[in-house]
Amino acid sequence: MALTDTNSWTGIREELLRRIHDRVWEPGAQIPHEADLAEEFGCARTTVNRALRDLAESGLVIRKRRAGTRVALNPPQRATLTIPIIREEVEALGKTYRHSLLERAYQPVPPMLHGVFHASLGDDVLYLKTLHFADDRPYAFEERYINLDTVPEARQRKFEVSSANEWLVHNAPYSRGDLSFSALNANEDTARILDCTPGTALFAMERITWTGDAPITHVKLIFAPGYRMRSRI
Amino acid sequence: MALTDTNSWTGIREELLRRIHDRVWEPGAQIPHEADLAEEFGCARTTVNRALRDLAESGLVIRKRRAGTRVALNPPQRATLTIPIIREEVEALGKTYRHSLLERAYQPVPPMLHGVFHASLGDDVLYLKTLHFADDRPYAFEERYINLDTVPEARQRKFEVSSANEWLVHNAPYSRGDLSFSALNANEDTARILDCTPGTALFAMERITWTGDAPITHVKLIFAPGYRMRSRI
DNA sequence: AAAGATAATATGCATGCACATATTAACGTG
DNA sequence: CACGTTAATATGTGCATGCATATTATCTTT
Repeated sequence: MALTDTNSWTGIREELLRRIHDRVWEPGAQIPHEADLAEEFGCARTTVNRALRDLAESGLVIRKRRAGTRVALNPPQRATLTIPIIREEVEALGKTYRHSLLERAYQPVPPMLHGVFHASLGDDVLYLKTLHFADDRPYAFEERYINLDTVPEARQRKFEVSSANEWLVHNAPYSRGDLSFSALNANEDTARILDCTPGTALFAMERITWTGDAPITHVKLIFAPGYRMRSRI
Repeated sequence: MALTDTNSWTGIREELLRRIHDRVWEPGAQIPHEADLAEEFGCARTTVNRALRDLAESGLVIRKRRAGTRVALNPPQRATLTIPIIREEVEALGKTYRHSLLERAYQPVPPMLHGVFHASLGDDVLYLKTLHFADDRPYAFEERYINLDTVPEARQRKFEVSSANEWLVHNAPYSRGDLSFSALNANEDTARILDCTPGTALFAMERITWTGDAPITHVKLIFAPGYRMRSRI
């Protein structure tokens, strides 16, 4: 009883979704195999495959060769969040962006990053402290370590006009990254920098990116009070 | 000079990625169209299409009919984060999970949610306050509103044995949701509940889910101090 | 009966082809 | 010359088919 009259792959996806939502196929249950579904919908197996692949990507069904396709028992709730370049994020709010470089230094790899920047223990890394503004009010405070082994060109850059954030995105694309989000209390320093009272709860994001096996950079972003990170599912 | 000898769609994707990373095709530049690439790689256009579609999905290239495919100017940084069921998250840490229902009441729609639960203004919603534990230590504090118009079966559930979190995932799958993350200072109440000192920075997640146009539930989760949400890119 | 080889099967992927659709460029007409 | 119409084009999608590959079931062999 497919109400979705189309036999487009999206149409078939909708119908499959409906059957999962309406528990025609219970969680954990095996669903008919591609060939059968193709026959039922009167379409090619390729088309059913496309629909099923899409559902598998979103985690709603689990597919294994030979074993078949089954409805996921605990549909993992996946959300894709887009982490914009800070300038764009600020400008999207209709505010004017600027940033100021608070510090730029060459340092030995800090202990915290020994595990990550393992290869270059003796060498220096570039350390940057940047403050991002929205309409002249502090928006986010950035602390960054750049691996000069991987991105030697960074040595030549001052990062005063275009931020490291932006420059790296355009010049050192990464293939892999770890992200983490947390909440922390503002200490004296960050409170002063972000213009808030010490102790205020702040939203923080940490990110390490690699290209292949070579670490590129470690960033810690601490946002001004009231920051919300949004996403759709 | 395709080093990737395979002509699988993943192989082609790798080669295209390489060209983008190595700036053979600069950001914003148009790349050859599918037919040409297919000829170059000696494969079917469909295969190139698959590779390009994948790159477009991750936001690295922008595709438009007739206009062609071009390298994204500002490759948006997308991260997919999986939001697990709290019980599973706790058990994955090797700790024992339990939860306790602190409050269960029928309430009129709170003003905060008027915009969301618009249809059911006069009606009541189910309000739940739950505390999640990991090894008998508070892990997260949950405040939830359930729309009884959408999920009337929730009226019969006590949510003492299985949490609302879990029950809803299995019984009211959603099609759409809004997520937001923020940091907040513990007030007297949450400090007492989560066993920390008032003022501590806490990580909070808010989520509203819909099935079609009907709102299902609104949840606010406040995690115990030290919580980190992790993700890979 | 346990262990290893082998066959069966469901999904994964590649191909060649045809047509749909969105978008841009070219054209023609008032 | 402005503006609407038409044609050209690149991507999007569907189909039929064949082979690849992972995994399970079955059948040997010791």
